[in-house]
Amino acid sequence: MSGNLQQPQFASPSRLLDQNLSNLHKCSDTRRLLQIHSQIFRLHLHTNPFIASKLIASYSLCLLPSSSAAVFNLVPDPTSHLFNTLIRAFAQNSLPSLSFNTFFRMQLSSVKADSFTYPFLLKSFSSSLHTIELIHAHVIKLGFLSDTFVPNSLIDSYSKSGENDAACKVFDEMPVRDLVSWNSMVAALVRAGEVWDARGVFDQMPERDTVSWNSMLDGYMKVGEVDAAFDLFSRMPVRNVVSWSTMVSGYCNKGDMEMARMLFDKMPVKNVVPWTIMISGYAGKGLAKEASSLMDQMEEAGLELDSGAAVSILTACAHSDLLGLGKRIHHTAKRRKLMFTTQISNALIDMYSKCGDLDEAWNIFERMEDKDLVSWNSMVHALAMHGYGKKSLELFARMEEEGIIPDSFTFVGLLCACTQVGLIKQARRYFISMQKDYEIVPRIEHYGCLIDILGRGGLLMEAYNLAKSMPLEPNAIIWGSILNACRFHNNVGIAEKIIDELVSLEPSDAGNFEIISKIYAAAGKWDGMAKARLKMKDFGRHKLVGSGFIELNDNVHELALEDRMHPQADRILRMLNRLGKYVKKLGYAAEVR
DNA sequence: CGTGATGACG
Repeated sequence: MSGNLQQPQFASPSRLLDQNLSNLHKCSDTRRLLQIHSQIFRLHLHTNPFIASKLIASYSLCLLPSSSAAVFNLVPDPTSHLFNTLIRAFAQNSLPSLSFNTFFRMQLSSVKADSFTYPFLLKSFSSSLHTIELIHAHVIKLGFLSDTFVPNSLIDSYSKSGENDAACKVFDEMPVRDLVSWNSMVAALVRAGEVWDARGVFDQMPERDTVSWNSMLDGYMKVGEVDAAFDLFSRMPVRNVVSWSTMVSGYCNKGDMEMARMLFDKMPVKNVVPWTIMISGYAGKGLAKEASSLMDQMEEAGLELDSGAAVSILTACAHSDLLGLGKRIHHTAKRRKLMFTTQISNALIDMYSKCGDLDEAWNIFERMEDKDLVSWNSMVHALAMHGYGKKSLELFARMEEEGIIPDSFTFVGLLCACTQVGLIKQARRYFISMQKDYEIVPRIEHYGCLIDILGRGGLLMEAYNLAKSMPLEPNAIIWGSILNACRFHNNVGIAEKIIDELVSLEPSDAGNFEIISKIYAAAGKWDGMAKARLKMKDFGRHKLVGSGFIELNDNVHELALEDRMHPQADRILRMLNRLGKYVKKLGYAAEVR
């Protein structure tokens, strides 16, 4: 009590505000931040560089970088620390040009850049190799390479833009290295898939911390060396949440859900990340019941969905047609008042589209304020895949009007749209235009689309020749689409040319043999058909029936051709018959088998 | 420096 009386009275609100601001560093509570800011303003504390820098960082965390800039502009003589904070704020919100602007302002006001400035700049330009090299040259001149702080960031930046040689060079030329330098190098090699080189560096390290071990775990998991990862995991001295999560993730990716779940259950501490990994793992395998039951348990454990979890689980739902779980994530995100970032909205568009609800995908797309290229591409593709080829092309026209530059993904969507409407000429035009007007080198997906369109249009020879002459090695999808076209157009000659290629790529795919045998049958070549049938028996007996999955109330039902195993088979077949009559009335001609 | 993270050919 007596101590408090000694304190001048005006000091206490300042300290209180400072403390409140520090508490905001961990979470992004925008309302609270605005309250604190207005108090600071009333007390004229906003020119205090320490308070201003905390405000800038907090606004950045709330995804309000323009407010960060506003705070900065009210400080009369910004320190280098304040400049750095603003540069980092722009970097965090992916505004590289503003980061660089701030850097220039810093130089104009003759405030010296320090070893914190360049790492933030590098983070901002992690995708622009040219700028990284520019910054590199700049820091060499200023002598920032004698310390570890800047070169460590350089290693990371180079590695993340795929330039591991440059990263290695920086590492080799460092006069002193700290633990982070070594860890960055191991992480760089792991990122490039060079696990054995990474292991070499790991073994040479003078000391290792949990991060070093975790990088190696991830490396072994990424190249499928699950046992080596497990061996390392069991031998490492200290395991943290990340170590356990890396293992769970590795087993999920490998498809070993039992092992993943066992480790998950054994984890001493869990945050939202391992829950996300496990839920997405189940969802990605179509295990809707397990996934949503884990969602329940996560909520019971008091952990809440964050944006990373939403994006990750939605993506898994899109992959496995889990509309129910996808909707649940959507509603939970709404209830939690999560920021609907562009990335989350995009994941929602894709999930709704892939799960069949085109209307909802369109609603989200139209309501988005800041659509990016991914949003447009997803919607162009969604319309095409749902049969609205013309609408898809119209959307592309709107995209061009708004000045969005299309990329490689856009043209895959457009070519799919052409397939839906049968626009062979238009597809050829797009294929040429993407190379000439946008300097996009066609990928296997583009060739796949074009070859598919040609084949469906009956131009089998052209499709075959394109597959043979294209600069990329044709894959099973390409040969399969030509084979399918051969079936529709009863062309045995070309089918025979590609059978061996296809079988060598997908030797156990019974679907291929089925198509082949149908082609022979249609042409009356019974010996060829017999041979194909024989191969079918040898290989994929289990895949012989075409089956489909459907998710209803968290249960996944499997239905197969001529299959009456389902408990409600009779009701389902009655409904199918009614639907069949209904679509015929609407003018749909079923494919004749 | 290490774990989950939006869009592509049948």
